Amino acid sequence: MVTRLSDVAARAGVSVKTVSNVINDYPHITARTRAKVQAAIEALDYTPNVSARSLRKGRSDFIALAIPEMASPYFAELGAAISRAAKKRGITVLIDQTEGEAAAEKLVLGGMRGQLIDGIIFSPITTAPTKIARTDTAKPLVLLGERHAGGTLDHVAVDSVQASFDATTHLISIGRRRIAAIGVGGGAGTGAVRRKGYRKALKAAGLPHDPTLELAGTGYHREDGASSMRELLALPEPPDAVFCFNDLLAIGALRTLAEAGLSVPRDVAVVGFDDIEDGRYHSPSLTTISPDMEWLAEQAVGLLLDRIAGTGEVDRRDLTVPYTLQIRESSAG
Amino acid sequence: MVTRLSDVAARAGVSVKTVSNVINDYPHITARTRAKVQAAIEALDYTPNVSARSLRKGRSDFIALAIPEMASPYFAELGAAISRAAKKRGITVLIDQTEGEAAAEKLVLGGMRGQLIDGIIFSPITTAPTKIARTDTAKPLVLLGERHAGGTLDHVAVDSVQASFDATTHLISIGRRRIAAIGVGGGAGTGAVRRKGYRKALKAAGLPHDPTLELAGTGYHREDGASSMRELLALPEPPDAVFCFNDLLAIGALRTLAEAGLSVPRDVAVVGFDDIEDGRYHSPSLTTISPDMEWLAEQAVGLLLDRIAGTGEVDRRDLTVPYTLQIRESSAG
DNA sequence: CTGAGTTTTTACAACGATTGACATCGGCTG
DNA sequence: CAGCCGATGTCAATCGTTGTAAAAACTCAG
Repeated sequence: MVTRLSDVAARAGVSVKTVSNVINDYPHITARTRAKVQAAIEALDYTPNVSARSLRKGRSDFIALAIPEMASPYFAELGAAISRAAKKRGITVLIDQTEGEAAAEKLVLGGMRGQLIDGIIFSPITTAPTKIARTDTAKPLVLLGERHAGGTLDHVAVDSVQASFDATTHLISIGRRRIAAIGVGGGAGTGAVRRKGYRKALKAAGLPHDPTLELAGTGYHREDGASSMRELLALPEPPDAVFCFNDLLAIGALRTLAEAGLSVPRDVAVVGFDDIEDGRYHSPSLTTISPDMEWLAEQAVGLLLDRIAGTGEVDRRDLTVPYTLQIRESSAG
Repeated sequence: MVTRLSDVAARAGVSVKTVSNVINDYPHITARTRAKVQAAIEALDYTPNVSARSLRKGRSDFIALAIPEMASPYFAELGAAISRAAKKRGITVLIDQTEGEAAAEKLVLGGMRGQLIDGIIFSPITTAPTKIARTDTAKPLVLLGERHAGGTLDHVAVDSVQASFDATTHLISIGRRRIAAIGVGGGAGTGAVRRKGYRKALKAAGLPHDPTLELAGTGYHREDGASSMRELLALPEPPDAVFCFNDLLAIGALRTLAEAGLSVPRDVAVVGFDDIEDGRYHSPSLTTISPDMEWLAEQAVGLLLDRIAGTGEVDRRDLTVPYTLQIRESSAG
């Protein structure tokens, strides 16, 4: 059942070279020959041996997507979108769960999967992969999400500051005055950038900034949102709204609020970030920042492929993903 | 920055083959030589070229996981678990979204990704991939989920009939009498097998079987659950409980119930299947069948690797995944 | 110190696809 | 009919790694 190029050639009655030419779209080929070859390929169900091709060409048409964890809905959706976008272009995506930056760095900076991969799309969530920015990674790399210190890499992300500003402003516009933030972080990561937009909105509205309403938590999962919300409820003066830096946190917060017997949005309004599908099905459904994921995926893949194909001297590009604020029940009037 | 075996050899002052021997744990190597080589590898940060190795050995240490869609939480969690299990054994997983069986069959039966892959773990959800069962796929294949007609393949799955029986029986035990089922299907797929357990439980309890309470729907997503639930509520005599054949359907059903202003579980109790993480955070939290996903992943990978390594004459194996019924708020007394 | 036996290391040829330099072979142009 | 051009074929080399088999180096007994 192992079909080789030579088998196809034999069956089509042409030389190996000709078959290879057909496959690689060499211009000067008669329609007749091409048809014969195609037929033989069809009949033998031939697929080129990826290893051999990749060894010879130095290109595999595989790219890697490095994400913290694929079981997280946002990343699962991202993975799906990137895979689709890549498949359209005949590229296969290898998904790598980094589970924390250490392993990721090793992967990215290190052997890069034995040269199999043509390039990498890297989507960190928490800490800043400063060390990535540099080095002779040899392989093209596109960064997703907050851009970190002194990036010299191609980059695709939502304008998190603006989006957070919008989200917070929305809460203000429905009359909330004590607005908490969950998911705050330091450095230049997501948690810091979104906090910036949040604070900016408060300031713009002339609202006081209460540091006890900014919760860092340990991560970006549902349980972190739930426990942060518990902390907020324990305050002498709890908030009347919460802006969670991602939807998972928001879902955790909703859960805590439900357990506490509080009504959302009456007692506390909640806004998230990412627009994962679950959010739409919770009761109340979740108001959230909805980035255009298809656009993101399309651009990220495009950028990477340009870089892979390119002579290398293109300027670094930095794309901003369009988003909308999806107003749902968790903050409805 | 491209480091080859020959570079390492040169630096270590040995032959290329010796370096290869060190890497492949060939037994007869002096400690001194080994150390020299290791040092050179270290110094040059050498990683073997996967393509070349795979071409030569006919093994790539890549396996594929074919799932309908990775954005679906159950499959995302499955993908994560399988990746982890594989990584432990030095294997990389390639995730393939089949999005419907046609493409999947082509992949599985066809070129099998240009011989790059050593084997495949296939997890269909809906229709029966009868055609897969056969042929000269050349590559080992492990099937997850309901076993389909005349399987001759290694297989790992929950005992869906028993689990569905348990789920339904649980609803009966809390006093429900009109129990609906969402996700029913024909053939030998998930929808049919789970219906079997459901009917069996009704029968065992001496409850009448009302066909209007069995809803097929078009898929296994939240929206399907939501619309099916709407249909049920429109019945002259709506159910007092629903067993949904997966958690997404259940979440959709919960949403519809909430929109209808009904209380869960007071008016209608709901049970799901899969135990995806979201279910625990909904209000009410979702009672569900919880398969041991880690076990499943571990076994599936193990089975496949045995098959890949094996001489091929092992008997077909059929493993049953342990599960528990997680009783939560959606069916709490 | 020699020769047998054993260990360690090496040379060489694959694996399958691609590519480049040329050679061929028709058919077409003028 | 010479000369050209387009379409294929031949041949060989290459990508980096590993299996085979044989050479080289070592050990030990006599």
